[in-house]
Amino acid sequence: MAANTEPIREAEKEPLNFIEEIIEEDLRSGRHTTIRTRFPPEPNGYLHIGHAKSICLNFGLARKYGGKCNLRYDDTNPTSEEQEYVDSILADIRWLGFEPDEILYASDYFDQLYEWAKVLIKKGLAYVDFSTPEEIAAQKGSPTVPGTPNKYRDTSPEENLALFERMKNGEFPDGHCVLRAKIDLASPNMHLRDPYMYRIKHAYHHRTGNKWCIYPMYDWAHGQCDSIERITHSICTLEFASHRPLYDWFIEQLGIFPSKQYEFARLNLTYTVMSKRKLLQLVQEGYVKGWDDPRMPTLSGLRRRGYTPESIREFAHRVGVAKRENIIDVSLLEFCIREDLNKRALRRFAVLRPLKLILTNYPEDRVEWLETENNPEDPSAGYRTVPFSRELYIEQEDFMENPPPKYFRLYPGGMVRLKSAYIVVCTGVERDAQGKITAVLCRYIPESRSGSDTSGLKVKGTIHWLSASHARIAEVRLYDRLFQVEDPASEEDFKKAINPNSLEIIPQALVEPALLNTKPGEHFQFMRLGYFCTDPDSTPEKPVFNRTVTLKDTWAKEAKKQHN
RNA sequence: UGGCCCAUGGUGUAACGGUAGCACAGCAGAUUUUGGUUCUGUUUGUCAGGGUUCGAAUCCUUGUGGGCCAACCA
Repeated sequence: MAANTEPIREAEKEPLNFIEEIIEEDLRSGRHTTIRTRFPPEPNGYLHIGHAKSICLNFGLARKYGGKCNLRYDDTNPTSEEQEYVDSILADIRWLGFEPDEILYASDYFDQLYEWAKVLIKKGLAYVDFSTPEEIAAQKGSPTVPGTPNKYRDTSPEENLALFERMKNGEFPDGHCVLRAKIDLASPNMHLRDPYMYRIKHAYHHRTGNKWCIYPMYDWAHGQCDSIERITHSICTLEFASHRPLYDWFIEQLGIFPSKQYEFARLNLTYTVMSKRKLLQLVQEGYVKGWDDPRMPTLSGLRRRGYTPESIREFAHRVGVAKRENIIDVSLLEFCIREDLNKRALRRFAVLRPLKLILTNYPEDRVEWLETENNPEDPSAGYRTVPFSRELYIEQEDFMENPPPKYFRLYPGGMVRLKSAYIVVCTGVERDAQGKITAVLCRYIPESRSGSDTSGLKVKGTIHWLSASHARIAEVRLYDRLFQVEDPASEEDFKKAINPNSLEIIPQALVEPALLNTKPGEHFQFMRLGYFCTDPDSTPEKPVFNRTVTLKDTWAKEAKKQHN
């Protein structure tokens, strides 16, 4: 019976976002039998997490509905676009986990666009205007006062055709004239007040070289490019909503495939700037070390920081798609990377700020290799051994001479478990002439060894450690948010909101031997400290690790509460 | 003061005229050889007024608040 074929978990289906609803309706009604989307970056900067939202949306939709998604570089402005960006964009898309069905360029369609411009001219719907930009702006009026036509608006199609050809042939200098669509100078939508179609730029284009000296404007190019590729759902951000009537107008006048534009709200993140202009400023003015600085929200920065493609896709999914302006709490991004790395990252011992710990009752020359799990969340990750000896290093913050309430690490008279090793009791400290503590003295409980503990002792705390003679030096880079305010973009000067302590370099952190020969991009959890990944600067002689994100730290919260 | 878009806990996002749900964040507890993980519980919300309706977050209307639009940028 039909009833038996009903999906059992129908009720648990994920809700659709508004674009998916439109698509499903289009598919249901037969308006489309398959969908096609595109991701259209301008190659004038590096991709950032905001683009990732768009990439995941466009490619994800194609994947979900069995359609196709192209990468189309929007390269209509040769003066701001570069090959470096073209390359990084593709690399980032692939790293994120998507492969374009086709890799295309708006410049692939320059010839077609030129022919179509002539079609509009012949229909009396476009004209060459020799006014200055200032004159044109003035003639456009304002949102409340209609524009006024100038004499060029009445030039005949024949004359316009000839003029336009001369434009194309390079007979005029840059900015001498412009091709405009003839639409409606009184429209309440400013984009319809005879928008520019072509401008003159005697500039070398990264793909077409010196073939053209006229280049199409965004509005004149985008919709037709979509149409040529038979894009069914052209998804863009909110600020383009008022361009949509123009998008539709060009397509209708040309009588070509009716791609439709839909707008969604771009991603904003707390404590982050997302505009390419601002990011470029951070790079050019040296506030960060480059586009891939781990503090940058660029995909290359996040990658170097240790974010995984999976975590970013999950994040893009969780933030949702809607038309409401939003600002997402970075803690959601951090949640996503912790969630991913918790399952996959191998655990390792590292001590960032070492404090010597001496086991006064442990033999001087003895070394034990103790077994410890690589990842308690993943039994298949197996075990490794770590060396244990009389002199160890622990984290400075794991010892306090006068501990506050609820501190259950080490303190004089206190007892703690050394992870995967023994329980130790603190018997005192060693000091230098200035009275500064140089070492913590402990007795270890021989029968408390992990795996064969017969001591019957219970301890509240477990801390990580390193055998002093086996520990190796590594550089560790601790990153913090780049901005001190939630919404730096709304500041008068966003650069004044930069966090002066966004990077702390620890040149001589200590790590266990297993951390010596790792590959750039490998992820680890430094036990009790956070997730780290090997930086490209790393060498076997001097390993370098970036902190991706700390572990959740409820003790830090508690300590802060006590402090206040 | 022209046009367009938007308004649900702290932040996002569902509910398609019929019990306002989920996630993150927060808080409390349990478990834990990572103060991690996991698990449990929990605080907090429909911008305002009017209307339609047996019933409105949802429809209509008027406000209010926010965003976008007058680059030879995209």
